[in-house]
Amino acid sequence: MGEQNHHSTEQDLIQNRIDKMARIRGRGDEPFKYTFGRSCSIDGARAAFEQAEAQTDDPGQIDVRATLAGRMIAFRGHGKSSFADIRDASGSIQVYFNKKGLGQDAYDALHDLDIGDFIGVSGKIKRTRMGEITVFADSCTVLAKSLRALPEKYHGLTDIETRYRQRYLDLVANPEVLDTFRKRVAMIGAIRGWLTDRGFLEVETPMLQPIPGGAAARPFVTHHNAYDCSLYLRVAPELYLKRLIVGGFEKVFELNRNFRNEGVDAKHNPEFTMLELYEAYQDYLGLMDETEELLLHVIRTCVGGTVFSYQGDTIDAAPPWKRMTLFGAIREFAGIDLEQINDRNEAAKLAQEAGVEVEPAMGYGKIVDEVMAEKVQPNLVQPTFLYDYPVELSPLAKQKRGNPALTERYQVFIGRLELCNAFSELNDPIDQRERFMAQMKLREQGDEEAQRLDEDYLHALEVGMPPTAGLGIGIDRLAMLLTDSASIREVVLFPLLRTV
RNA sequence: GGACGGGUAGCUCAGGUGGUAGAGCAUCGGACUUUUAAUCCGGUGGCCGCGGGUUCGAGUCCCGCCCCGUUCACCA
Repeated sequence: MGEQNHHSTEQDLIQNRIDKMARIRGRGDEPFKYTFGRSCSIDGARAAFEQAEAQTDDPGQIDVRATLAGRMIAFRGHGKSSFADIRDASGSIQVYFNKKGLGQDAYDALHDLDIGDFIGVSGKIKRTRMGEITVFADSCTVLAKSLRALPEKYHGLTDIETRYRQRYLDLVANPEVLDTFRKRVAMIGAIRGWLTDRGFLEVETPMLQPIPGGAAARPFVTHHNAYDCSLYLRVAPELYLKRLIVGGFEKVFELNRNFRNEGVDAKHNPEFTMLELYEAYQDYLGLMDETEELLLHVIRTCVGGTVFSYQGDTIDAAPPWKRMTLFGAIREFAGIDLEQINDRNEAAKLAQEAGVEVEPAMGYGKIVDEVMAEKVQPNLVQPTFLYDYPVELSPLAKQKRGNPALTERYQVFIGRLELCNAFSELNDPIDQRERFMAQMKLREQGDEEAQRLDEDYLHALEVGMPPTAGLGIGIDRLAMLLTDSASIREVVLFPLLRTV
């Protein structure tokens, strides 16, 4: 009730709600309660009512009461009676208020509620004439006042920038966003469960590293004051995890954040989540089987089967998945054979004939990689393993048995997304030192992403690492795939945006 | 970094050729005891992304800048 307020700028909308808070306090009530005893969740109440309904033919006999809490997301006033919808994490339910149930004073106090407020209600659950399961409230209390208007009920919040910058609004206004992130949580849980069941131990290795290694990427640099030294945010945990294999761990994994100081687009966020696992006495062929098993387990858990759609494509992940050599795939999709070519210029010529642009700075390995990305990857909708990559592209992978130009490495693609990278780990310290030297040379030639020589890592290999296979899975991309999201920003709660 | 698209009320969006900024929802007041995008009547609400310029007059035209998106470049 109270004074007239004819304004409605944003500040006025807020002031209006502050005034309502004051009126609530004026009645001796507290607009920000400390606790509230719910009898159950909203979905729980709904289920209890439906169960009671199923056990009787006479609706009048049903006597289910509930005390529920949630955010009021809609309010429809009708004078002497009113309807509200409240929502908690489990779901939403309609609440009916009238003077008879609440009493005059409590009914009048509804005027000081706003959409967005958290409220607690209790009452008997019944169906309305329209069949809607409804709490007929005999009490209602404000639990936390909301001072700002929620986005519009019908269109929701669609402005992408606001959705990412103020994710809390996105989550409130767009329930399907909450679902997406719940799926991500379930996916990660499925991965951890599968690995733990098979004896993999989850470990944590440094995020702050003196030498950023394990991937070809530019790092973020920071400074440690007490030691007065530069440190880098890790681009990968790989070299530390393999040190653990040297030390005697046989099955380890780490599922955590990596940081790469690179551009942002629909498939890249500067911080992203990666699973890396290492298994001693295993090679890439055995790990391929395990990768398929793990991903199948995750897909079945998250989509309830093997068939799902991604960005308009129907994907059937029923095993066995297609396996092609990288060069075989290039033959099939680009129509050129780069396998027997070891001359950089000849490879460049063939690539250009296939319609792939080649820069003068690109070496043989880079050309192969480019042909793969341009001509092969766009065809890899169904789950596909590509294996046996050129040694130039894979400085941490073991040479292929019988062909030193290749490494025992594979990648997994689904829905045109590159999801996994794995190989038989290079454990020959002499070979590894030569690979590092080749990388150093690239670095001197201006390749900022070439890997750096890590003397302690070589020392570890010299101590001796058992035969080992390692796998990396891009968790964000897997989440994109399983939630049918076109952009990585849809599966990262707070994606990086420019600070304004 | 380049190209293209976008930025107008709290939210969702309209605003030919330059001429007093609009709608729906939300909000405020009124009516209404079974609505569910409730309905009906009446009202409030604007740095039109920011800064220059052209013009009698700019949301609209020109220049610069900021932010977002798509794409290319770059990139596991």
